[in-house]
Amino acid sequence: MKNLTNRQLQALETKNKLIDAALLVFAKKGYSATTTKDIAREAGVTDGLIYHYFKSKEDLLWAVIDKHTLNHELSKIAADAGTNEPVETILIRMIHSLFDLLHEKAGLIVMFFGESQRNAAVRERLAQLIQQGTQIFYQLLSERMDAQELYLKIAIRNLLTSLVMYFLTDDRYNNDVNQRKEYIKTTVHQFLKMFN
Amino acid sequence: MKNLTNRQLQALETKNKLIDAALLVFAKKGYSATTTKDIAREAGVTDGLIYHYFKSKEDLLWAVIDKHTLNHELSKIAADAGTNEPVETILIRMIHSLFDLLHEKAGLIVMFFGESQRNAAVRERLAQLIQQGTQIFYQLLSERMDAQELYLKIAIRNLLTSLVMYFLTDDRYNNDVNQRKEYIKTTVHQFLKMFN
Amino acid sequence: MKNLTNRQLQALETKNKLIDAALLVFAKKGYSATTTKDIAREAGVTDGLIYHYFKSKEDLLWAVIDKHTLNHELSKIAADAGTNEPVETILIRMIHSLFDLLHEKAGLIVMFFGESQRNAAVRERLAQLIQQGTQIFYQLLSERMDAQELYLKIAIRNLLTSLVMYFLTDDRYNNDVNQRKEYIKTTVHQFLKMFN
Amino acid sequence: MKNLTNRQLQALETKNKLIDAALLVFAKKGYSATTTKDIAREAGVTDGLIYHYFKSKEDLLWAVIDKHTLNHELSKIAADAGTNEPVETILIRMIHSLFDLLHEKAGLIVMFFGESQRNAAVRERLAQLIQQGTQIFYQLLSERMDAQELYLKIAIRNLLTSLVMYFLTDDRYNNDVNQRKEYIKTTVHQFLKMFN
DNA sequence: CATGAATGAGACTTCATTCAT
DNA sequence: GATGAATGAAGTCTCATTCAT
Repeated sequence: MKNLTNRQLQALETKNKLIDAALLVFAKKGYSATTTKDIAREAGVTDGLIYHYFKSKEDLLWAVIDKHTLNHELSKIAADAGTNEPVETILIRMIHSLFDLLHEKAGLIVMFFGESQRNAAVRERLAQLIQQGTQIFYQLLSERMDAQELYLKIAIRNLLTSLVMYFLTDDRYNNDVNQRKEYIKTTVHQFLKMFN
Repeated sequence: MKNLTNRQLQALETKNKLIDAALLVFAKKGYSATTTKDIAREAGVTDGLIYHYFKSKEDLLWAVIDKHTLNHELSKIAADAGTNEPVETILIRMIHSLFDLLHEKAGLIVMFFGESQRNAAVRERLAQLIQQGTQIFYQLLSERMDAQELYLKIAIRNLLTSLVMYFLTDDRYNNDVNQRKEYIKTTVHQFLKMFN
Repeated sequence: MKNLTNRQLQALETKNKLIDAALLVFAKKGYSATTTKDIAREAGVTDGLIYHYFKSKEDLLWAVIDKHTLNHELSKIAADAGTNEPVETILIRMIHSLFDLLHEKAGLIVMFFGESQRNAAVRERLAQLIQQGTQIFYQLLSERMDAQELYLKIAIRNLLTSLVMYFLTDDRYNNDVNQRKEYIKTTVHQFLKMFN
Repeated sequence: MKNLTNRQLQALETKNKLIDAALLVFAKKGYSATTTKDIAREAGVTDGLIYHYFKSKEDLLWAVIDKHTLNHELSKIAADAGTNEPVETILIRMIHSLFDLLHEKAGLIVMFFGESQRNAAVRERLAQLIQQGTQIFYQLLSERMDAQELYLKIAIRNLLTSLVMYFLTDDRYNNDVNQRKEYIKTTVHQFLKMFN
């Protein structure tokens, strides 16, 4: 797009390095408990540099959140759904993709949960994310299942939150692929029985 | 049981005041972001007194956790279940009781979620709580529904985590009783359809 | 002497217990680094009781110092000197007694040295002690040796300070009786050669 | 040796300023009784800066000790001894140099004594210093006096500790040059008589 | 006489932030 | 753009001291 000088490129790279480092440490220790020094060290830069790119520690938190909207990734999961397969197959594949996404973005997810209780703006984003995920699944399922909108949305919402909770409390600690597979299979089966 | 002098009683009261204050502030701001001064002010005592009763801020966190195990409360919900009614009625009443408990212990719940990501020991407790809740519902439902143990437990676990997530992200902010009622009714309905 | 009631007796005992405990802990950790709690615990009483007997921590320090003047003990060493023996024998016996005293009052000695640098009044007491020791040895030796007063006093003073330093830096850590014996014998021998 | 930028030089200077300030205040008040604020004020910097250079107050104590080993200074005193003069002249000159050193390093000496009773590692250093001083004097005197090694070493050790004690308890408070001169002259005279 | 709960000042230390280089 | 020395406010914790019981 733009033609950036070497210096501008390096600046951009450093900024991204800082955002990524911040996400990592925020997720591990929580926003309050991480120090700017932690972030600088994780990013491999010196303390002061953070303030060259961000107004404050809080500003950096927002940069982290802004960089990782998950919008794109969630849409992509839906797009990969395929069309002519049975709903169960589609759902299972989507949920596996969702777990992959959760694992890839574990830091982000964890941070969202950890910070959402004490930071209203973060909470908004979390609610928005759930809403968005519900919508994506809804669009896909509404034409395939015969159910009222609210009924379907509640079911989807409960499905998604169950999945995220399972990820947060089990799956990310015991990375047992078979157990996850079994869990997903059963959960999808139970989900579909709601619409018989 | 024990014969406490007035002074010992008052000391116990102060200690409890500190634990309650700590829970309140931890829940609001998170462990790291709350200062011992916050806690002391909330409890209406001076800063130093915390350290007369607790070795450290962390020690106080543990006292908070130890005081609020929810063991008793969860069991009580199950005991109130009644026997000769239809499962749906029982479940709905139990879940309403659960929401009451969640509201009453909101601070605790929030703290558990907020701290669990960065404190392994707290995470253990949370996992334990989920496990315990699942068990209580399982005992009640296993004799009423015809399903495999694992199948039933996964369903219950997903149900409970959905409920807690709903509480955390919606219910506690918009205290709309009707919306909650509707949500519970639908959710229970969907849950039961899994066993048709 | 006086007829004390049981309660007064107990009070006296407690007060002494506190003074002894204080000396012990002051010697081990130094005045500044010991807490009143340390002292109370060492004495086996509760925190507040110190202030029933002493105005302040500093006041307790003075009580410690006042209780242990060493006046009496030093005089006794001189009195035990014997009369018709050779000077060397007398000196060696006195110095052995001095070492016994140093060991017995190690805590006090150590405290005097530790505190004297930062507390002028303690320093006075220390200078006084050295002066007193010198005088006691002087009285004994002046009639037995042919030397000028100043010459003799300097010799004695150097002898005594050497002995105390030996005690502080060696003897109290390696309680090797033979090594001490050898050291005293040689030191006395060298001391007496000054007067040939 | 190293090429330091201005900034690095200034940093080094600040660090040294802190170490010197610490020595000064530790000597005056003792380690426990001096506050980090005292040190910062003495060094003319703000409180927090101490922790940019040192991990803790204790760490600063060690930096103080490490910076002032006295190794070099003690050796220099021996080197200045001269060769063809009578022992008495040499000794007197050395001891005057030693007193100059003691005065110059009074803070350090005082701190060593004050802290050595409650800090084993400091005590080690003190013992080492005495040992080292003894050795330096021994090398010089062993070829000039006819005496057994142990006999000579005990004499030297007692001489040195006497001198230090004289410095600590008298000389540094009444800075009377004549009195010191007289004391040294007599003490050296007495020392040499041990080898007649 | 004895207890130990309570206070409040102040200790050590951390940390977000600034700024000269 | 990058460094890291420096600041100062604030945090956790300690401790001499008081006082109601």
